[in-house]
Amino acid sequence: MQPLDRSFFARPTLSVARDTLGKYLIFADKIVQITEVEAYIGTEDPASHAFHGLTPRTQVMFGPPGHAYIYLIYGMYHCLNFVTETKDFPAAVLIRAARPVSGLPVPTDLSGPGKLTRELGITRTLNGLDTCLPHSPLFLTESHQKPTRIIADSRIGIKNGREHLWRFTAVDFLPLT
DNA sequence: ACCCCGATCGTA
DNA sequence: ACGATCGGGGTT
Repeated sequence: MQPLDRSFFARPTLSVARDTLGKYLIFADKIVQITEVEAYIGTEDPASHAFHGLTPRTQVMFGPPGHAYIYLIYGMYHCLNFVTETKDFPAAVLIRAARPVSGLPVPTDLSGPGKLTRELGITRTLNGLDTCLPHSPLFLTESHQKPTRIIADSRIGIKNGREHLWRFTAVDFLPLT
């Protein structure tokens, strides 16, 4: 199992977001399959952390694609993103939900970005990690399974930018193995 | 230095 | 509907 190539992330963020559905997310000995994501695109997106330009917190979003952007939210949860597009263009895909594949109890609830990182043990010590490197502890990999249908909807928990249907959820998901 | 509030979640 | 909990970013 090897990480997705950087070229996967170096594309328009909406394409990356859709194509991320069904992929495996691997951390330590845990594997989950991604079922819901959101896109945050550029400095014109009022819901993005990059809306007010480059700051210490958002510098990873302005960096090269394929790196992990991980931040603390509400003082107690972490959110995991994968940086997309090109260096100096801030964009990322937020991983919002997944389902357990291995290394976790089958009934583990991974529906929500905070739950997902908590159950996997992902924290901001991994912020900025290049997930495309061969031995990255955290990475995406192929699953050869695609959702039969994708729903596009408004993003969760934001005030501005709700007109963009940049949340993508896999439905009619193919059964595993 | 201060203040506000958030890409959330669990409980009421 | 609301509290927990704290760092970032804007303002003073």
